[in-house]
Amino acid sequence: MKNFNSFYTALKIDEPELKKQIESFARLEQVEKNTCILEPNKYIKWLAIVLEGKVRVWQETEDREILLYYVQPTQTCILSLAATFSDFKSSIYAQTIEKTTLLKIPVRFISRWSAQYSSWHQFTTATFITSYQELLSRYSTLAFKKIKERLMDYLNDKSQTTHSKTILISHQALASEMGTTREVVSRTLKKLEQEKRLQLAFKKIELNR
Amino acid sequence: MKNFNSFYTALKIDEPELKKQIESFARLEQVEKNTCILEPNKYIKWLAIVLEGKVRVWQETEDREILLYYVQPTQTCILSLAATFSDFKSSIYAQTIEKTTLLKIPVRFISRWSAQYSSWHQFTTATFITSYQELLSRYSTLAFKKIKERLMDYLNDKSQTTHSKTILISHQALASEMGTTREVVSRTLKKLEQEKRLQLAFKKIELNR
DNA sequence: TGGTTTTTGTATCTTTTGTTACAATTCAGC
DNA sequence: GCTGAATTGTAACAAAAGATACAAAAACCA
Repeated sequence: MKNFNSFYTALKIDEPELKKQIESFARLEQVEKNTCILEPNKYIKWLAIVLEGKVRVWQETEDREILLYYVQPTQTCILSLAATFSDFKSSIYAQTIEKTTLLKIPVRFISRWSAQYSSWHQFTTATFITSYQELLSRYSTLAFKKIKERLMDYLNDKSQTTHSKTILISHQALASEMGTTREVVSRTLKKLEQEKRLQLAFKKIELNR
Repeated sequence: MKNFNSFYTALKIDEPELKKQIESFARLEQVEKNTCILEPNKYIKWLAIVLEGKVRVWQETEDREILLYYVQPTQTCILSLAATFSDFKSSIYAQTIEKTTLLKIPVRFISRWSAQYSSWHQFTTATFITSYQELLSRYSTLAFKKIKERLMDYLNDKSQTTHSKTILISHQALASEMGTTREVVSRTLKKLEQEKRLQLAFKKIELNR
């Protein structure tokens, strides 16, 4: 299967035995855009690996939310992964933000394969490491930087990953990424526009330079 | 050796071969209080596991610092661990805050053992998971709570782990844990005292209730 | 095209946090 | 006990972020 092979390549999975295991126990699933795939206190039965599409993972309180990370193709959700090793409940939300293809693996295999197949072990280890580093980076930013700088960082990041100076997003959505309110984002963006660092349009931000 | 056995027990290391490896390649080291053991851009040659004592790990900018975590007996520094799998430089500081006994293992063994010995694999995996969860918890707190609540959380935590309602710490040190300034801490503590939630004394905070 | 919904703009006010600047207190060592 | 260093207290002001309350603009769609 074409999907599987590119997945194997990306994850450097070369053990035939592991491939066989994956193909007999994992399940492919198409998920529509904006489908909730993880909620607080929901019991985790599968580890989902994103093959196509994108999943947004965040935390929220009554009146705020903040981005934790996006799960991109060939990646998996670190918190689901952690849950397969030691069961704990984390109060996070995950939702597809595009039409997404998931490879779902029953949790009972995850730690077993990790002990058995070196490429799987490397996949889980790499997931832990990069996820930790990403979260640490967010933590520092939150601790040390003001909202204006955090916004610019976010926008520059998006611009980099999408190879485009145009970012299509509403102020409310931005606020939910940054852990603040819409009004704060609008005000800050307006200041940045006055400083000629970007141009604002309806649900659209154009970066200068 | 007494130290080693309690360490093996705590980490559930039971493979004789692994014990042999540890005993031939690892090195015990006594480190005095307030010794720097990790600085930004310092090359990591050893993975240090704390057997006795305590290590503080933090991040700093020109004018601020913020706590990342403490490394307690039988634990290791997640960022050193991550560095042994994929070398990257993280800009963190680590320093003993008590006289500390370290078990130092040359980095070349870490991922090897992880693939080879299941108890070692479990140790590294557990380290990744608990470290991630701890950082996530700090991240949420930072994102959603105000300084007053964060301070109380910190003090209650300390009180719990030390089994004492008395916390010996200066306002400046507290500020460095919370990522803010001394004046903010002093003011907030004073408010908490007026609310009868604690009593202040010189380098000492007494929790009520 | 008109009406409805969503999004954005913005003024005003409040709260929180940060900064500056000094004074007062406490302790440690002599 | 005296002295210097470290710690704490605090007032006053500044800046950042949050909250409230509406208005205006743009998009959607019937």
